[in-house]
Amino acid sequence: MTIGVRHDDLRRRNRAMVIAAVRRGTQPSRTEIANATGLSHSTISTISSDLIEEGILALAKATEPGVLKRGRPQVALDLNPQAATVVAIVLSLNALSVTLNDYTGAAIVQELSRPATLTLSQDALVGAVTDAVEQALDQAGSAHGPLLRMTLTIQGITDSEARRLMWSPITPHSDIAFADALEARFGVPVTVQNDCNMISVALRARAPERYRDNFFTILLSNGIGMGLVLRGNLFTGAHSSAGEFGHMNHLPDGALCRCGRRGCIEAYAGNYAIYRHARGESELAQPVADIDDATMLAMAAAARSHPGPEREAFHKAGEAIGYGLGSLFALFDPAPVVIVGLGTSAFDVFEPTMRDAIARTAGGQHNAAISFELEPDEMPLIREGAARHALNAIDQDIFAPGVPTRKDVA
Amino acid sequence: MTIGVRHDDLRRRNRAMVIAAVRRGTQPSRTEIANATGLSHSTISTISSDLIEEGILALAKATEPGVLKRGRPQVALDLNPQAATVVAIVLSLNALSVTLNDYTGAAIVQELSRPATLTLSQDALVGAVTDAVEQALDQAGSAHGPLLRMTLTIQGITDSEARRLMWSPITPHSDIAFADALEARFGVPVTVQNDCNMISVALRARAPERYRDNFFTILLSNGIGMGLVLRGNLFTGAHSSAGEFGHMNHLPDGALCRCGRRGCIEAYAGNYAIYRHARGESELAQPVADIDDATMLAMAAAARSHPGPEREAFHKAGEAIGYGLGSLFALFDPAPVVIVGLGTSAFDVFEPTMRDAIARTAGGQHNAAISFELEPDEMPLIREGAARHALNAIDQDIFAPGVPTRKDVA
DNA sequence: GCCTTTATTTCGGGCCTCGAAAAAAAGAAT
DNA sequence: ATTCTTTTTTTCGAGGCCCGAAATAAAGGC
Repeated sequence: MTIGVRHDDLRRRNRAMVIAAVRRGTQPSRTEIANATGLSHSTISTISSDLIEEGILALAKATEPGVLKRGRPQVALDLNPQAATVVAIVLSLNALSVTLNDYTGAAIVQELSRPATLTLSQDALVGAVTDAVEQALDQAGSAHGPLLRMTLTIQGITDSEARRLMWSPITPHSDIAFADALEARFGVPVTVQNDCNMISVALRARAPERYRDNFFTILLSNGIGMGLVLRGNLFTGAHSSAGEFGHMNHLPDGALCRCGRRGCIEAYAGNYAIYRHARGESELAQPVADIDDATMLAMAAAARSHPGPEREAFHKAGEAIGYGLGSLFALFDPAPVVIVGLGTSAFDVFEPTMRDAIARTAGGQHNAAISFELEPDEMPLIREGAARHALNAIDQDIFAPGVPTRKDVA
Repeated sequence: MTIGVRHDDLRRRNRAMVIAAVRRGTQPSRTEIANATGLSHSTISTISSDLIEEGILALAKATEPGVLKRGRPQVALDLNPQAATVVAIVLSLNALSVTLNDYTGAAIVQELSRPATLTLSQDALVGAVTDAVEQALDQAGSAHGPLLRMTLTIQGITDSEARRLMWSPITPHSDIAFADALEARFGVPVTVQNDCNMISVALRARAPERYRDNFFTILLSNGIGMGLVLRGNLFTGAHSSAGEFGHMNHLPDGALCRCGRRGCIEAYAGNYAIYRHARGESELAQPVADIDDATMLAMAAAARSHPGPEREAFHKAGEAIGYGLGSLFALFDPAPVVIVGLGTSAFDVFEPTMRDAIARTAGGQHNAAISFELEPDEMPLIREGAARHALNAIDQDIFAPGVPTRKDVA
């Protein structure tokens, strides 16, 4: 049911817009905010002075060397770093990263550790995470804003409320209540998010003009992750099992996938699939848990230098990804594609077959128009995205305290 | 750029909500509207008396036999049929339907004709449409509200502004400026919409509680159409080439599709594909333009009664649809699927293989939870959807007069 | 007929945004 | 050095909108 717009929603929304305008990171003046939002200068003035008084915004440090024009100079506004602190936790295979970020998103403290995620017991895994957060908080001391939120990011599938990890390749355990454990320990709201979705969040934050309405993020690692942004909305799906690009079907009854089914895109384009193929193993051979980076790079180099099973393996991968993207482009308009992860290092090897596959699908007519952006290192993006996700939630809490989200009118 | 919420936007949106609440068709009282929208009784009271005064709403005819409770009885509100008239045009293979609907959506006049769409010249085709509308308007006389909008619905691809038909199987011509022609002749806004999308609009209008957030509409005819509703939004795509479920790839280098590519779902599940397969023709045989209903029904009957090429053909079709849906369920959450068109008559024949295919994909885990709704006759749905689409646009125009253009300064 | 119940309208209060005017803060001109 | 000009920001009064409370309206129950 569509809910009515109350009189006080108005202020809330406009506060939201002001915060969002400042979070864009351009240190806008009140005048610029007024122009950007279409609201009057007087409105912006009152809202921003409220926000400054509440310690959410602050006058920007006068770093401007600036070409001074005539007239009263604009006063640049910025987020107050002290307004809040968030924790971004990234749990990946045998690696754990905990970052404290201030309200502007800048990192205060970063803690890295290497728990043996595949062998730890469930409790030990949860313990490793909470301990690492504890340690990071200790290390940060108290010279920062109040801790208000955490986002834990992981490869795999979460429950619909973003509170539990349902399945992940990094641990044999399932249904792990990370959010509950962290909330109990630290007393702030926590959500569990898919890593690739957070990459999408980070990309949009970095380049909102390019990644605004529609774009696809593909994370190439042992599995294939996807972040799907359509009409400006991140599609995580109501059950958070969505965005499983890697498990779209490429060939019925095809190669054996890590998920136990056959013919998934991942069973051709995941690291284990490329490895399996390059070594001449059967398509039905059991996937291995992880291939180290050096091996992948060596295979890519081999594929690049001479024909052989390595090259064929990457071509197969490109074909699977290409057909998958083609199907996506049939459903949605062609949109920018960002390829993230070590797999980008072999992009030159598989791009031709990928483009060839796209050309054989409905995406073909737009093949030239489809841009592929490469981001070799996913970790910074995941960290940024997780922090940004937590910050967005805080922004929401600040300007819309205790109000259910609205639904759009069709 | 996110735009600020102005003070008068508030009233506009709340007017919109009142109109929408009444359009749901339940003849709500002011009290019910207040409860549904969460707005106060006083607000609803002023808004609805405004709308009544403007001739948009009216007191419902006292058709209520009603269980009278104690207290002042509620006054049921309804749309004023005289508030507007819209034209819903459905152009399909060798058939043209023009319907005048009043503001409540009720049909006033319906004109059916049978132009030879495949052989008519482009001008003659446009002429046939405008003439048919003219005729319908003549027939309706003047005892109806002002004509405010038209929607032309067609199978095929439109341009991004919904003004031109770019490609359709019903005519050899391309890039036909239907909207321009109709607007020039009748002086009201016209859009050109895909038939399957309009079916989705109609389904939501009919059963908003079931078809609200996510559902997929599949139209089985000579081609395969899809309407994609995600998070309550109809995904037509910015270039309106979206929602092409039928051209997702099923088998690389597979059967020849009408679109010239190979392996599309349509090349296995479209009528021509089933026909081709049932007759033992090659997968690469040229698709035929149309199969008449009797032939399709006969093939379905044959498939039902005994094993043979017909049964195999439908099984192939079910497999292609199943894998396609499976890929969709990998990307999005499982959602209700509505199958529309004559193809539903063979649903019992292809359902087992379809479900089996879904089970082999990421959709498998939800197989039991996925409901398939059947709607054999698509024409009423397309007509309803087209009318509804036009009415929604009018509602927009009414509550948002003189669209608040954003003031973007360069 | 009067009481009770429920629906709708009226009225005053409190916010919110807006436009206009005032104040502030600079460079430019004299 | 002082007085324009220009531009930004704040202040202030007006008007619009929603809300809650009270008043009014329209039934059925007694």
